[in-house]
Amino acid sequence: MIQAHAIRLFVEVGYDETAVNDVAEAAGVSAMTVYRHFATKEDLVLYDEYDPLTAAAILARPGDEPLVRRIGRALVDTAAAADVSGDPAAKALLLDRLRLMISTPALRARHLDSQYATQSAIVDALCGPAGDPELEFSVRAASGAVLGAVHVALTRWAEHDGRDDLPGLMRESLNRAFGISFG
Amino acid sequence: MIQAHAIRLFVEVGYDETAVNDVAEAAGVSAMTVYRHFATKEDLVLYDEYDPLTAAAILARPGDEPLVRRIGRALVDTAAAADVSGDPAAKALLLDRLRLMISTPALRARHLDSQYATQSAIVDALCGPAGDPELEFSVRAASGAVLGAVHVALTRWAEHDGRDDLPGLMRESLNRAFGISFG
DNA sequence: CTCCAGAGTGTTAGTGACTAACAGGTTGGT
DNA sequence: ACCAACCTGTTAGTCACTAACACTCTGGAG
Repeated sequence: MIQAHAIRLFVEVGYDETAVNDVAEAAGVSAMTVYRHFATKEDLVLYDEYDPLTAAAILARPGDEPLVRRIGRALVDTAAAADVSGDPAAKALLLDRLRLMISTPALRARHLDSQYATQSAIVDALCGPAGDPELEFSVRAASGAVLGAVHVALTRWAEHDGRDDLPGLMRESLNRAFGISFG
Repeated sequence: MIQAHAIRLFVEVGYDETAVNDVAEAAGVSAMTVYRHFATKEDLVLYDEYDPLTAAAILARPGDEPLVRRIGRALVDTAAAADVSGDPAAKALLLDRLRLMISTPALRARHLDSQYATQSAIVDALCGPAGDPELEFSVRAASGAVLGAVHVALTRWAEHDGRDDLPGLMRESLNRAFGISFG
């Protein structure tokens, strides 16, 4: 509820122009309460629930697949499973959040950092806590490249106001980057 | 000179534990003077002079090459041209900065965002201001993936204290991600 | 030599994100 | 009725960053 007020204000007034105090006031609580639920102002926009889902999706795919294909298809699968096209309100919220993450430098930076955390989650899932350094290098390289391409699809999807099919866009972006099919 | 004091303090004391005031005091100037030369505290670590070099290196490569290879090799070439292995002081400074950028969340986020700016610079160089949207999609996808893989090489290089050959690491990372040679 | 313009610097006061420490109220179980 | 855990509000403080104004020092024009 605090979050809903926050994003509404960020969209209407602007992220930098909205103080945490304004959010608190709009939600009818004190500023301290906001900080108890969200460590930083940025976290009012950047909650990311997909990391564990992604890791699980990668492990669910056959292990004999090439790394890039395995990681790429797992990400596409996760996006398809988290489909929001049937829920206009959820979709509008997601689009608002994404547009903020793209246009606001502070949010964009933190969003990219959370993508870096996703990369680490993928490495942990595939290599374990103390795995072979050579394998880890390959997994990091593959997941870094895949996430870089997927991020482009996410950006483009938000710029087109969600009119495209997100998993399809991700497949297309991966296709163009790697020249192989991620169907 | 301000920057040198800043990085020394950040390494010795810690980034979050060092106030801009401390940096100013160490450099013998006022805090205001620091802000006149560096827009933010983060910019004391994150000056990035390589974007225009990268764009130029891409345009210098043959246009009939596949996008991924063209961008990847241009980045490797740029790293090779900006070689610091012959200058121990410059190398140590670069390593200190990189380690800060990796271990400090705020710096890591901003560094990833500057990588995003590099991506935009590549798109501008290859597509112009109002280019074909389809070509732009391909360029963004390719450069996003390539930069994701290259970032892994940079991280690994810093973690190994610069003992490896950076351009070689970048080639290796690109190899593992894309399965083609970037020699 | 004088004067002046401009660049670099310092000071002060202020905003806003965020933290620490303490105090009051609310809920659920005994 | 009581207690403990939890959520919340208040206050005071630190720190990044900005705006506005005054000062100094330099180099060139007269």
